[in-house]
Amino acid sequence: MAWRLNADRPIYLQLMEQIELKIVVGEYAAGQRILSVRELAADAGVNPNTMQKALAELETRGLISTQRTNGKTITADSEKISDLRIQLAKNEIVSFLQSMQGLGFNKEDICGLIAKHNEEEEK
Amino acid sequence: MAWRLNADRPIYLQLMEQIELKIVVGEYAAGQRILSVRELAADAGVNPNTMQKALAELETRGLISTQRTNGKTITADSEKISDLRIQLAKNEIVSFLQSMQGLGFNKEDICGLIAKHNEEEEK
DNA sequence: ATTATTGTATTAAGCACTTAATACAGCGAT
DNA sequence: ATCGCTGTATTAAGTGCTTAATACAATAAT
Repeated sequence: MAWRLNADRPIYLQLMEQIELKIVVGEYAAGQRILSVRELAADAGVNPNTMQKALAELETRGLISTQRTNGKTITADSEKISDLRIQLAKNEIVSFLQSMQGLGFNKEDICGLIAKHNEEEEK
Repeated sequence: MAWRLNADRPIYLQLMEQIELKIVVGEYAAGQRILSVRELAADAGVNPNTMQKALAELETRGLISTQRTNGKTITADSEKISDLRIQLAKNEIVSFLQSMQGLGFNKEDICGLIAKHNEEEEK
């Protein structure tokens, strides 16, 4: 998955989200060692300090652990990771439904709109 | 609709989004005069300059017009407003589907997840 | 032992956003 | 004519994010 960074929001937040995503979809597997801060920063095209900030935040959430001079690894707790995936999906659903209802669409109509969208996409 | 402002993103962007929402759901009706910049700013709890920036951006998008010394009004083009509502909904759908697929869910499963979420919400 | 790589910390600079405090020009109401 | 409200512009200050350039301590590899 390529890095997609946008100037609208703090970059370290976007890095956090996308690293989380790489973890929950298995691009970064449980227990796996990740690239160094400097390498990740170069890969994402950001300053090492910015990447460091994102990784430090993820460490406080228990998703990453650090071996002081030997790199960082993804948590080995795979249940924590699958729980996170479910939680992220729930957040997406709740947020989406709120937005659609805020736009004046009924809860019952929303799946129909998605189906219609998928059909139009087929063409 | 109350103002919901968050420190994570620029406030003027959030103001723009929420004013857009008030327009498309009719809280600010087509052709209607809105409160003064200062009043809106006080209502939202932000600096008048910040509200002014949001309103100026919306004016460049044609949603608001200004009578130099007599306030601002919502565009009278109600078709433009309904088009905007549809467009915003489409954006929500596309973004939601992308996020869910990014989390590893199949397009076919998503409506089921929403239905399941609605059921659990009933209780 | 030396070297390279690791995470981490510090300092300085630039930038955008936000707030605050003013100020000004134009128009309506009085 | 005067007063008040309108949008708009300006200046200054503070804050957080980002980058850049270093520096240091600890460990793995040689």
